[in-house]
Amino acid sequence: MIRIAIVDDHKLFRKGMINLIELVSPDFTIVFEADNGLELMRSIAQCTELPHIILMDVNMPEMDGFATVQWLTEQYPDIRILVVSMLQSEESIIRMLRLGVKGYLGKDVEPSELATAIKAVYEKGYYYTDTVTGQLIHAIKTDSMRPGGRSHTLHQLNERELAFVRLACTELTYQEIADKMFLSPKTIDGYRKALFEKLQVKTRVALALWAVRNGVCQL
Amino acid sequence: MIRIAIVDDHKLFRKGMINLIELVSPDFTIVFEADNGLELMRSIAQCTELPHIILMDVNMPEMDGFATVQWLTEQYPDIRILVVSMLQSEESIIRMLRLGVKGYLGKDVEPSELATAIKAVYEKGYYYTDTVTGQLIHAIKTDSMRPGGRSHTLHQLNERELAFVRLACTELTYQEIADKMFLSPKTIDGYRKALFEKLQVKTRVALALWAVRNGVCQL
DNA sequence: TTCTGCCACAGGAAATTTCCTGTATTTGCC
DNA sequence: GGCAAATACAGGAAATTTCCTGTGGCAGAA
Repeated sequence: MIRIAIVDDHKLFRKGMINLIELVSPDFTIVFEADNGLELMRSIAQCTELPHIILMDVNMPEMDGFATVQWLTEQYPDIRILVVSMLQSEESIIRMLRLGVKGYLGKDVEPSELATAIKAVYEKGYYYTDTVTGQLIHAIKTDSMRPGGRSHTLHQLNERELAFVRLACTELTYQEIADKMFLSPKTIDGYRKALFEKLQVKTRVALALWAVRNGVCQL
Repeated sequence: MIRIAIVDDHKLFRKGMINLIELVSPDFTIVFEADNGLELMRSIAQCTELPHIILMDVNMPEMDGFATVQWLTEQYPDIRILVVSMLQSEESIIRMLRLGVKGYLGKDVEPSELATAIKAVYEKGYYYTDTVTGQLIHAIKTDSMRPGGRSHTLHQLNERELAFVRLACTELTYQEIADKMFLSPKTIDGYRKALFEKLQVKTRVALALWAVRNGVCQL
């Protein structure tokens, strides 16, 4: 019996998944469901039988997929996480893989593939689709192709940079962002420059759209 | 027997909905499903028994919910449309209501509410949640409060404006956008100014984020 | 210790965005 | 015909963004 938990903020999707999963195979059982990371923390604490696998969304209010996965891998390293998200950007795939998830599926896959993935993660410990593998290869390729060593696609932003990006997705001017972050406008300009280069964008608009696409700032 | 069709680009969600719906009541039957508007057009053409109700997503590739609803209300005015979307912005709700949909639900509702909504749309012809009604009231209020007559929240953008917004969500400069649209940069500046005022934004970044939130440009 | 990378910061300047006011044309309408 | 509304366009200017090069501190590695 494979015990499964689901974390997704769309109740309709969650309920649909639950009976899809229990229908597709009698080996699967849902032990709990959660609206977001915070609720997962509560549910898992009072859970007598821990799930083997957690199906995890990325975009969620309160506590998103990235933060939740990070917390889970620290607190419950034995639970295997399979991401099921509509975000299909290389960025978030790579970021999740770095955090140690065992698979990454789009919400547009066949139910049968979901079942295959769950079984594979349970038995082999991982399940990577061609898309994920492809993105990974591509990321590594583009990376190794620039001998400068500076990572091109596998960038992880630090806390300051994330804070800056989130503020850049507002109507604030750089001057105002500087005030909010207690930094000089010139330092902010440095962050901007560094991020433009990392993410290969040329304007603040493109930076903001990147942030949305990659779940860095909420919808 | 209430015949239902589902249009949503996330297969997992769709399949989940299908058995959720058939499970929740024996009166419901799914006549077909589609990935997006284009596929709906094909499916509905070769459909012997038209659906009474179509469950419609907003964000979709190829042909989105707005375009699809518009086409449907022209070609099949008798089919009632119930939007089921994760986009909860006042903007898209109002836009859909204007196009004549019979209800607007979030993807975070209870399955039982979905059933209630379907029944209500079939029997009464509509189903509006408190959220929708609330947004509507708010929209009308803010609207009537500005005697200038210029609509504040119930704005509908015309084709040119939509084209401009979509181009504004790129790295192109206004000069380049002007070239693409075969207009003077000064005219483009006029569109910009008009939209900033309509949408109550002060920067291009905010305009771009509005476009994303309201399904005007694809993720 | 010296080197290297990273962070905070500056001066200066070009490019772009944003804002203001104002004109000519067309279109539909009473 | 006159009038309002929508559209395309201009000059001019201030504010912001973007890009360049360069400095100094500081922490960790060789």
